[in-house]
Amino acid sequence: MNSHSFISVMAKLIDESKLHRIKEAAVELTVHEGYGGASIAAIARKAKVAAGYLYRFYAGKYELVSDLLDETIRGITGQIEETLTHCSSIREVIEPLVQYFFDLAAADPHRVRFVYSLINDYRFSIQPQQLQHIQSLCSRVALLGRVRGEVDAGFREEEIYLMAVIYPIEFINIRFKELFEQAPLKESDRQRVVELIMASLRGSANRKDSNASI
Amino acid sequence: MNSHSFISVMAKLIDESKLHRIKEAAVELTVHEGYGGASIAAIARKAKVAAGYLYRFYAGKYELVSDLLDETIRGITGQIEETLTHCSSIREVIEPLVQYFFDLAAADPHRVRFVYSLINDYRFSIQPQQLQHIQSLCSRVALLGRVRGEVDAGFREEEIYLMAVIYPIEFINIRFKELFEQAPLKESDRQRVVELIMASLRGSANRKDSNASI
Amino acid sequence: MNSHSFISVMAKLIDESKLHRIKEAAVELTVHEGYGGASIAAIARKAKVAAGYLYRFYAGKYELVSDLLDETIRGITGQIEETLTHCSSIREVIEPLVQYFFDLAAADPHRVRFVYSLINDYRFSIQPQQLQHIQSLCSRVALLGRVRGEVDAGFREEEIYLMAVIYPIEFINIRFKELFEQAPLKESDRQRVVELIMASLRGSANRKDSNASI
Amino acid sequence: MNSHSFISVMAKLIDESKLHRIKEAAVELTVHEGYGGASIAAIARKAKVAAGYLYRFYAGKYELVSDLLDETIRGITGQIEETLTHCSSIREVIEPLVQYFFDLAAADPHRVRFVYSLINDYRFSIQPQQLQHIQSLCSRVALLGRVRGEVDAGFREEEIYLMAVIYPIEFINIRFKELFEQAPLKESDRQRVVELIMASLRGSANRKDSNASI
DNA sequence: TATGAATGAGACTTCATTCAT
DNA sequence: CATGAATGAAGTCTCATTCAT
Repeated sequence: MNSHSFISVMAKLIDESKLHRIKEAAVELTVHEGYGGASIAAIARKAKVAAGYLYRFYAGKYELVSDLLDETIRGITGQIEETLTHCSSIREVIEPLVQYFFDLAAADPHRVRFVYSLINDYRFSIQPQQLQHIQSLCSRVALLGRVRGEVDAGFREEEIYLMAVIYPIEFINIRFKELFEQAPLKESDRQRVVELIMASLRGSANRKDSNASI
Repeated sequence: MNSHSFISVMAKLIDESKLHRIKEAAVELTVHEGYGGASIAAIARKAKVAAGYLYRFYAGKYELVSDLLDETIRGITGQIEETLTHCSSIREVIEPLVQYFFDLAAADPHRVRFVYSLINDYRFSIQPQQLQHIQSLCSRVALLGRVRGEVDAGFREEEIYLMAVIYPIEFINIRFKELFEQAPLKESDRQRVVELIMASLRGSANRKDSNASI
Repeated sequence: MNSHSFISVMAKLIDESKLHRIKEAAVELTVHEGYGGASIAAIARKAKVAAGYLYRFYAGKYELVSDLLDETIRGITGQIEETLTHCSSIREVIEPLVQYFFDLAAADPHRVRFVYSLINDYRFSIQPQQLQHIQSLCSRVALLGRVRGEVDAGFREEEIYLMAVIYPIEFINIRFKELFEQAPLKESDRQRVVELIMASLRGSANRKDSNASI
Repeated sequence: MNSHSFISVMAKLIDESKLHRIKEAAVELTVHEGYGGASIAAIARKAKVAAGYLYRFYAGKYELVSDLLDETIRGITGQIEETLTHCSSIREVIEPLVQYFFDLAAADPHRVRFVYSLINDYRFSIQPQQLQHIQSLCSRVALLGRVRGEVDAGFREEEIYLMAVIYPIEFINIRFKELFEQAPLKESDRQRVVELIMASLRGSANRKDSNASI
């Protein structure tokens, strides 16, 4: 390998590192300042690129943030998709999914904050394609639960979505915010999250009995 | 009562009606356009007041929105507070609280959307005083649960918060977004929400058994 | 009249004077810097108003300039329209029209420069409504000429337009540019312009003879 | 001829073909988007060269466009120059000049549009040297006319310029714009243009008589 | 030589806020 | 008290130009 191709490779690496820095900066600033508050100038400054440079990759600020949200959601759905191919109970889906969120929180805490802060924003609706994917995944999980008797017949996909996807994200962020506890995320927290999710779904299945018992 | 005070009273009524319109407009526009997208001009136009008038009540846009969020949260905590004074089980707290959210969703859907869209925003943190109140309420609910055996010893306040407060808000808004179902909120939905919350808390208490059963 | 209404009137006057200043500045800068070169900031600075202020009157820069061009063209067509109602020969139309251009050149030279510099711009096409008006006016002038034998049957409206409207504008601007003469516009220039226009139209009518004679 | 000079020649040919494409693209885009709207990036893209390559030939965008305008005007003056060397009447100058414009309109319509759209722009003044040339040419044409009695003593060079140069350009572009007629340029149009120009100049000479006749 | 990634000045535009009326 | 005209800072985005490759 001569110096020319070495430098070429370096140039490519530098270039990709710029895009990566832009994404990181956008994620971080969106979390702290909100979508409106995270200015292109500030993002570029933090990413150490020229302000106009990010328009090479994105048509505008909305597309940038939207794409990052999409990317993050694709990561989540991808994880579920993968798990679903070789598991035979809801727990086998929930367990690695929660693990995934906790791993992400450890490796890239800003990402978890990012998805948390935008997932409720009426301006950033999930892409139709992504949404369909999520719906289908939730259906498959629900089906799994019904077959195994983990959830009852009246069970709804939206409950899977809220408990399996939204709950872990909310839990992690409440911790980040230190609203109730200042402790960092621990293995025992992960277990608790899994159990609470499982209980919410299981309990639903045994509703009548549980009503009686309480 | 002289004419002067009569005029004063009338003026106050007019003021309050205007203030009410400002709040309504701010809530609605913040939901649809986001905090940054909801301009003072648009809010004032919708409220049929002059843009400058708004500054008689609020120091700025942030204070306006912040105050509205606070007001909404105060409504929720107030409801819990009130309920807690005369109840002896978690279910007796959860049931009216969920009822409260469903009633609010019917009477003032924009409010539920509003709190939903800002509660995850890192810029609008709950006021320290409010936070303390929420923490103390959650503690009291948790205590109630522990005494009654509805929740186990390892139970945490943040779980109460997430399930009793966040979950209903999320559920209602997922419905508003029609992500999974297009059906309007019904009584049966309310019951399901209550049961799921109860199950999540109860199940947690019976964790070991449940593990065995699944 | 009390001081309040006096001040109100003054306020209105000031306001209109601002719009007037914006227009003047836009006209002047567009002439000197071109459409692209005349920045909103520069226009506002020259007009002594805030940069954002002109968006109260115009949706954007294009609309501002477009509107000014329209306004100017409307002035010209209005003049022709008015004249046409009470005249019985082409000369009776041309004479006051050229007078109009010379008067405008004296009173508001920038306007004549402005229309000159934009009338050839493919981005600023004459409004359909205006165009139709011009076409109909040219038709009426042509008809007048045919009836009086001032122009022959093969005569075209575009020739009227080019000679009666474009030629005076071009003439005046060539003088402004001092391409050939440094002298200011004089009465004799006006007469020459009228005669040249008349000759071009008349000659056209006598084409066959003229060919022979030259 | 050694291989080195062969390569040099080839390189030069490639260069010139690229330069030609750059010019064509610049002309075309300037017409459609205006000077400000025609971006270097767009010009380079259309010419299939890199944006930076263009700077090998021109110091900047202004110089590029300015040079193209100059080149076009040089073409016109060159034509007049050439004709003037062997002709003895104004008509003998006008006829081939108009032919030249019509030929150009057929062969390279964008060029005619280009010169039309920039010739009135106060930012692109004709180069002093070019201007002097035009003035001298107009003088010679005027002299020719006076000698032959085609124009009267009061005749001015600016009138030659306006009628012989500007009028044909305006006529052709009005047709391109389809302001009055949708028909393509025909031989009969060329003849009409010649006659109208001749009439305008001749008529001027016979002014007093014409006044009488109308 | 030719490229096009990268820059950054500057364009247009919006909008929270002020204040004279 | 209530208005809304006016401000101007700050935002998004474009694009001429440079320069390492």
